Amino acid sequence: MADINSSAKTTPQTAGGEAATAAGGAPRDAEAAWDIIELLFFAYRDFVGDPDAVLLKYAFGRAHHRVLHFVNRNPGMKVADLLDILNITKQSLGRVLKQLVDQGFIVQKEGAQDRRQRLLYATPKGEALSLKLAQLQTERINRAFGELGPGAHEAARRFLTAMIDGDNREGVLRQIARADRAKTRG
Amino acid sequence: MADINSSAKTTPQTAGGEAATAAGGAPRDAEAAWDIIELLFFAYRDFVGDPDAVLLKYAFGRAHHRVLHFVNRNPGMKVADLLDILNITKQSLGRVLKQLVDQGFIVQKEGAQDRRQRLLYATPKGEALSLKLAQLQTERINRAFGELGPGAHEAARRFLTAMIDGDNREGVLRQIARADRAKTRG
DNA sequence: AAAATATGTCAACATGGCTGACATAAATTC
DNA sequence: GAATTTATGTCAGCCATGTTGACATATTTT
Repeated sequence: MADINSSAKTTPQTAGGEAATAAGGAPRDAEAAWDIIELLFFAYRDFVGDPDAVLLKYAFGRAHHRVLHFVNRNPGMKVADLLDILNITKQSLGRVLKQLVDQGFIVQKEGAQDRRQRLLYATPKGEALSLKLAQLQTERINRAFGELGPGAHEAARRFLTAMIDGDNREGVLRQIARADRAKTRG
Repeated sequence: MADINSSAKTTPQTAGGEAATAAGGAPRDAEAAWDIIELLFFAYRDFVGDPDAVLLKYAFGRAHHRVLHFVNRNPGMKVADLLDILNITKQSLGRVLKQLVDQGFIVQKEGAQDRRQRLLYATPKGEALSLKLAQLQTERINRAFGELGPGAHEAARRFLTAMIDGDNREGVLRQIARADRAKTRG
């Protein structure tokens, strides 16, 4: 962002500071939380931008990244579960998934109990790429937590969790916890 | 997300788990910050999903939302500034901007000093829509801050700020502060 | 045997990114 | 004052990734 301030000279009138959140607590209800809305926009923009350069070398996009990420984190997950997480149609998923399979980043295995299922697994190659991308993003996260004090990780986790749809939240947390176990051990 | 747990064989325990961040500080460097990466994904997905239903009624998409949002927040901003914020090309911007102008949500006025500029302003109609969308998102944000204790707003602001590219951060903060002044009075 | 489920596929279309080339008017520079 | 640079717009086409709808196949469930 070169310079969003170049037009700054004329516009502002009186100084005003501390408009929305006066002292300690929540903003006045009528007042929109502009700061968080915009910070979230910029933070997320930079956050998802990190892996782009790497993905470019593989001729992959963000769609591939998302698929690879969740498959790697949830070895043996069903296609339907992935669709639910990504909130896209099977046709959209099909395209990128096919490329990831064709190029050896993901394999599909027939389900043991239910042989209709095509369970998804990252190959070593896929796991390596997924990890590489995650660590790029982790660098940014750790840099942030390093700038902030201790407790920042927990605070961020609580904030982000509270931002998730209530009816999703438990499922998401379970999914994260489960994936942690799956990947931490082996 | 219907059910990402259908394939969850065992019972989950507590979320979060001490896996990555032992005690006070930053995670072990080798460990990717999976939890934050995924929470950010889900939180942002739900966050930007809120306005979609409203936008549908106007036959607008997220691109329109972003443009309208920043124009409303920065009355009189230059086209070039908007391009910098959105990180897109003028051709991409042109398409959605034209629709917003044609349908009376944004007006362009010739710059006073520099008559090449087409300064952007939200019309009352545009301001109303922008506010409506922002308040949808604000509901989610305030609900989150309500669930968390006091200080959550400040903690979130600090976390999100720290997640922004270092060379962007000051500009972003200035932009937010300036917009607050411009819109609070106005 | 019939119905439901998990997955895949074909075809068409929409949105919103992109590049490249070029046009216009106004400001700036020589 | 002519030449150049800047701010913006526009045409044309391409690409990635989302959508809907219809249909196919194998397998499980009823």
